[in-house]
Amino acid sequence: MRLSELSEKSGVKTATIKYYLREGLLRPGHRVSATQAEYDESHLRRLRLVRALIQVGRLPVATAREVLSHVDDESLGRTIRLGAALWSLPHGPDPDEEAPETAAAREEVERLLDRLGWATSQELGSLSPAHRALVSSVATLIRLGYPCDVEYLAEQARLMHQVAVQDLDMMETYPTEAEQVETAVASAVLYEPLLMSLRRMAQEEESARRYGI
Amino acid sequence: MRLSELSEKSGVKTATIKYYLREGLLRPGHRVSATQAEYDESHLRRLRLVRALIQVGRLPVATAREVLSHVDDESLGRTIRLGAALWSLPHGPDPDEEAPETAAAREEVERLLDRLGWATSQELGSLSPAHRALVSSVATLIRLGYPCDVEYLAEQARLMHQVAVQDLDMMETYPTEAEQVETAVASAVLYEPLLMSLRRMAQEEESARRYGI
DNA sequence: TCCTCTTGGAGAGTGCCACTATCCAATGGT
DNA sequence: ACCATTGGATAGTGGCACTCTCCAAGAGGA
Repeated sequence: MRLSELSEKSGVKTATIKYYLREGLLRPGHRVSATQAEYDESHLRRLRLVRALIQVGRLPVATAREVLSHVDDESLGRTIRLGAALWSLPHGPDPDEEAPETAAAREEVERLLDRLGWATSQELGSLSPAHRALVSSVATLIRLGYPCDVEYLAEQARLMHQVAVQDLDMMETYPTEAEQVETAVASAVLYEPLLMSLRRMAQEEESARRYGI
Repeated sequence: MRLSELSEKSGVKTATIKYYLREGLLRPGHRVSATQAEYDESHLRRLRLVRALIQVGRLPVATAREVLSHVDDESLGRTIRLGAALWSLPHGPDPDEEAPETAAAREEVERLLDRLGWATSQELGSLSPAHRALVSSVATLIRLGYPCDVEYLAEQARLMHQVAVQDLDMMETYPTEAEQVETAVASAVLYEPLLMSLRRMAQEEESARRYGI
């Protein structure tokens, strides 16, 4: 199909598709002549993924490019490929090492992982962006004076672990490695807002049960 | 304290504080003379909350102002005040009514709520921003061809309900209504990245258990 | 008192970033 | 032959969160 057709099917303006091509988020179509190129279903699928990453996941274009490059990198083993893709996703700001709360937060996270028995996370420590993001979040909460004691966090973490188990189960239903990696990325980016919507609806539901409408 | 002192204690530049004052995110200080104003702890606390909303929660300034106005509105009852504050938080894009997937998504969500027995959410229907955001998320997943069958969603929703129960329990530990509302907002905005960090760490942990490092 | 420094306030400017409008030469369809 | 369309390159746009610059009115030290 032509660029304009790709545009129609995806609902993305041709100018924007050209921009994505320029930015390397989309592979160039197969050049048929000097003035025309042919695009196929894989381009359409990738374009939709790009839109999802950028619009739903709010990824900056440069970050989306990096994530996609890992998704595409067939030379890596699955674990590395998965890790590379997920670790290049945005995770919020890094902890501010200047702030005194950061040290306290780090200790708190340490205690949390200890209690949970998450040995891997402890070993990876601050290598993992998720770990750093967690420290940063906890530091912010401490700074603002909101409680986040280990007991509470541990309970939430156990629930998140159950979520993660389901995520991985779902990922495993895909046969090929490429699809699994893509699913993992989609899961990280697209299911996040979905889960948060569910959380807020659950809050509304529970609030109505407790206090009435 | 003076504006410059407020700036030092909060780590926010004076120019930025002035900007927040202009935008109505921060109440003006108590004018001591024509050229000086006095700020107190409440300003510092509010400033930190503003920074958290904008930097951690990525709220646009205009949205932050709206949220804060509800937090401050003493004339509302708790339930309404809470609802107003939470409903003005960002929830992702509204569903695209043009797209055919949206109708399917709406049905899917309907079935989900039915299975969960969340009567309130069903009644509120598309009034609730969280509900609309969920439809939008599900529509995106359908469009991209990712699975999100009711069974899977229901399981995740039940987990999120457990999260919500803890959220509300924690909110109830605060004595005053103002604090409860502020905590609810903070919970919605600040605990989201925290929970998502926990989810990704749990994914790493579970992934390591299944496939090794 | 006088001189300098700082303050709060207001408007214009900056930098970033995701697009988007404009051109252009080379087709392709009729 | 003729003209709309295509892919490609370049420059421009709009939104937004700051940030710079200026100004008049005190504050503060010698």
